[in-house]
Amino acid sequence: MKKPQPENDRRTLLQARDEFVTQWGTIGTAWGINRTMAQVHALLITTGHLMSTDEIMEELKISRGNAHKNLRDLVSWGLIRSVVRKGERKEFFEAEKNVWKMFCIILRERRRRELRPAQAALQECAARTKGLKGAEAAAFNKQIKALSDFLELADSVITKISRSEQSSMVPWALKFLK
Amino acid sequence: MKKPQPENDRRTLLQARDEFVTQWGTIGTAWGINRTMAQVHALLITTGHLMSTDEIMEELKISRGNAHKNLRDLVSWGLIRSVVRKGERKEFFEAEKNVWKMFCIILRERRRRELRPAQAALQECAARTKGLKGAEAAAFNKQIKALSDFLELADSVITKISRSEQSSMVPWALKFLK
DNA sequence: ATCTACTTTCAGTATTTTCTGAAAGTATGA
DNA sequence: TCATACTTTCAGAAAATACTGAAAGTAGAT
Repeated sequence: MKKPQPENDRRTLLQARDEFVTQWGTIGTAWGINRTMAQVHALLITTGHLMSTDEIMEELKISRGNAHKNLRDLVSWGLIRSVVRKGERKEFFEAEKNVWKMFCIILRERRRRELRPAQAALQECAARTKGLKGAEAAAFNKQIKALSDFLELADSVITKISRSEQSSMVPWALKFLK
Repeated sequence: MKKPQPENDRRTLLQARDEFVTQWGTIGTAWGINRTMAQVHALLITTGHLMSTDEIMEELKISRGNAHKNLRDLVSWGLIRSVVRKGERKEFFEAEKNVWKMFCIILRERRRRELRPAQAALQECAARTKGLKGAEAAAFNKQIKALSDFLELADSVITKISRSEQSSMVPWALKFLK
């Protein structure tokens, strides 16, 4: 007994979304991002409607505490925002769906959370060994300096990119590739 | 009773190296890299001489199994290589110290290990929902397509950069910043 | 063939990270 | 003021990850 076409299509869609949520979770893990956070994000960028905490708990089969924490983390990254519908107490969430904007947000946050602490640590090490005598000390200082200078350059480039518009960067990237 | 200058300097150097090793370990963790692997790497890039497994175990106070595993992982990334000194059975290790080369190695490996699986997963999701009827399905497919296209562009850019010479990229970056 | 000087493996353990679920907290409105 | 409808917190449990140390494996030298 064959099901009607629209019903089959709907099932395929739901399965594909599930697949995407799962995969995005795995990918997130490889990128050092908590699996659930990546899954919640995946769910929100591929869902047409606003979602409540309860709906997310239900979809992903996770506890309230877990849903809550990861929603807060996503908000703090700026990847999703909370919306209050008038007349309702419940909080709803929606994701930034523009891929370029998502990318810029992630660049900025990773820069802030990972690159800048690294720079600070390197500069501290460089400063400490600045005037030390001996070939070994000089070599150490030089190596740290090279790392530090590189990170600084990378930082500037990332900052500039994350402030650019998609409309200026994408054509540029295409030109760069030629 | 004041110690002679060179002795003080030596102590400062060793402390700074320790500090660097610790910090690099923490930074590695933030980047999704195992702490010990980052520490072993830090040790090898800031040490003038070849190091044996035993010396690394001693410096970092880690077990043989742990040292072994992380050295192998670093070799598989291409960040360090093993050297056999003639006349000796023991294996020694040295790191790639050129910062640009290190950067390219990391780009290439992360592309291979993280970006490509992500691309494959997205393409699969896009293909599955290609011809589906309904506005929701169309929106889903469009969003996945946008992500997929973006990753593909990023992949190309990363590939190109990781194949470039420092001598061509660094001046270019400086120009880009202006 | 055996010894020696190593490297490799892996079962069990420790540590870190993440998750649950229930209790506590807060704001609205009757 | 109290009830309701939520959000937030957090101690303990579970899961994932990393580490140890000892035993097994390997290869050159005698």
